[in-house]
Amino acid sequence: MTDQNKRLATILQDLGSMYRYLGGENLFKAIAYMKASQAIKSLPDDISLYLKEGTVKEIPGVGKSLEKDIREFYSTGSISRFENLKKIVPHGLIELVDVRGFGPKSLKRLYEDLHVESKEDVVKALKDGRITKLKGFGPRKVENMLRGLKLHKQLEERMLLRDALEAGEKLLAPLKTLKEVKRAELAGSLRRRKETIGDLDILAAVKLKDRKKVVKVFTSPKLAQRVLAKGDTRVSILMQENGRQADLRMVDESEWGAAFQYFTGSKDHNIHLRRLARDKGYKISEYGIFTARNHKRLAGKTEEQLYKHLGMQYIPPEMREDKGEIELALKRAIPKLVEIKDIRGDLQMHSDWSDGLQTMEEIVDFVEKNFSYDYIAITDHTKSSRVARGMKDQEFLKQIEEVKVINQKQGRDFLKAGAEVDILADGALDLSDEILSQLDWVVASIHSGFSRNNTDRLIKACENSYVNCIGHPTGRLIGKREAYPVDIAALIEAAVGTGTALEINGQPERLDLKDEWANEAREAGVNLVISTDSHKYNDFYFMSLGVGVARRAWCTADNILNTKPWHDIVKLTSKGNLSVV
DNA sequence: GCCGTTTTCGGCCCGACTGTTTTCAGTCG
Repeated sequence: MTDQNKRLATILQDLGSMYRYLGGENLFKAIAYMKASQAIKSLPDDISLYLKEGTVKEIPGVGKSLEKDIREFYSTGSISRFENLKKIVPHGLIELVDVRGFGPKSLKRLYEDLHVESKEDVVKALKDGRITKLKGFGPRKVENMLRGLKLHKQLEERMLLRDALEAGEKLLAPLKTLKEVKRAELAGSLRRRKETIGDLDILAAVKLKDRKKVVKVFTSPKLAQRVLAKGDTRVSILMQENGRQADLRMVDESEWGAAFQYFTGSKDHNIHLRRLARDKGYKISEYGIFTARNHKRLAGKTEEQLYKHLGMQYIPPEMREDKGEIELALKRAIPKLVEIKDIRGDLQMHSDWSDGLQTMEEIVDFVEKNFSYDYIAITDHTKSSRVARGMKDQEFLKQIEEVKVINQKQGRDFLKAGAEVDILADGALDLSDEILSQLDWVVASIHSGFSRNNTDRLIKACENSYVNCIGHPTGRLIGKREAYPVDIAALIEAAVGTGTALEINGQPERLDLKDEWANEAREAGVNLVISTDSHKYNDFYFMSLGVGVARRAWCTADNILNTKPWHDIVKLTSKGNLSVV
């Protein structure tokens, strides 16, 4: 996403939140602005291009009024509608509209009765008991607000992996253009693909005499909003992009491997390695591997060398958590982890038949242009998911026909007709058997009843003979919603027993199953599917985030269903021999 | 504010759940 698109999308998003705060008739404006914000985020090109070509109104969700807003933003950098609303809406409270436990009405009460104007004010009022005294704010409500704030805070302290990758690339790109920089990479937890990231770590190979110039670029106002520390080996800044801390470490090219290993971590992994090295009479530091006795340097230029000197296989960054990978590497039993190039198709996505932004044909064109997949499955929502414009049964019949037409035009069965079927309260599916039986791919997901224990519902869905896969199995949204209560071990057992696949959902906020559950599922022999759950063009790139989770779960290509040809997938998830429940 | 092969006006985000009430307002998905 370009910087300009990002700024515009943020303003539109804020406008949406402000209209939500105002409520009443404005609610529909709120929806319109949120939708437009999403659409801007998914644009492949900078908004200026659309303005130049006069195609702004072709962006879904952008009409006459939004076109005007966008023009104004382009020429002045802001939108007068936004500036005016700021005068009547407490802008400092807007970020809380989407926090669990709050909502427009509650915020309005807090603003009007307690005159709070910021999140900090709200926290203070919660602590000193002023909120508890308000009519309608009982202990459970207050407890929910506190929990919501806690989740929200988590996200403030840590970035989502996707956001961290984006921010990291923005720092990395200008460094890489410098001829003084021999090599530069993202290290730390980002390289290990953890689901959330605290600080960014960047490693660069630069000669001592050239470092001043590199520091100058890294600390320039374009990249840094504040410089925290500045030396010859380390520079810390708060990023212009998002105010988070980023550390640049500079080493000599000859030290690259040792430093890259050291700054990638994890801490536990490194401690274990150092202990191992000491036992063997070596010493490891960020500068290399040395003999303990006379401090003779043995290696350090590449990571591979370093691991080799310790008598072990190279360990992929995603595995470096000291969870048994070192023992495996010593036995030369590190699995060949799944890679993005192994993926042959995407098995959850939404078109404009439900809550996606693009038509099925547009999706097919986009995917063919940008990915080398063999198949994709359209999985629109069913009728219970009203918010997601879930489709009635009859519409699925029409959609199945259109899928056929598109495939005919293509001359191949690229597009699979599917559904993301709601699992109802009693575990039954929200789509008739008549239609389920005509679909190529059925993902079953829970979209309601998040507070109850959902194990039974999920197991019943696994036992349904039409269900191929359980979508986002725990329902969590990082920093927004905890996973619903579910006995994962029991779900995994049911998945193995019935031949139902479990999904690793690649949406940045979901990454669900998360790494440790995916690992347990893999060990139990579950077939995993990595999906993007795309709702718009750019979402298709979330596949790499899902692959990151799978690699953290030690998955090989063989563990992942969508690395296989379609006929194998059908074979592995068909339940012909299962007694229909 | 957007949208349209049921509509250029009147839909759209409604039903379930939760928490605080004592009949329902607000939130959630």
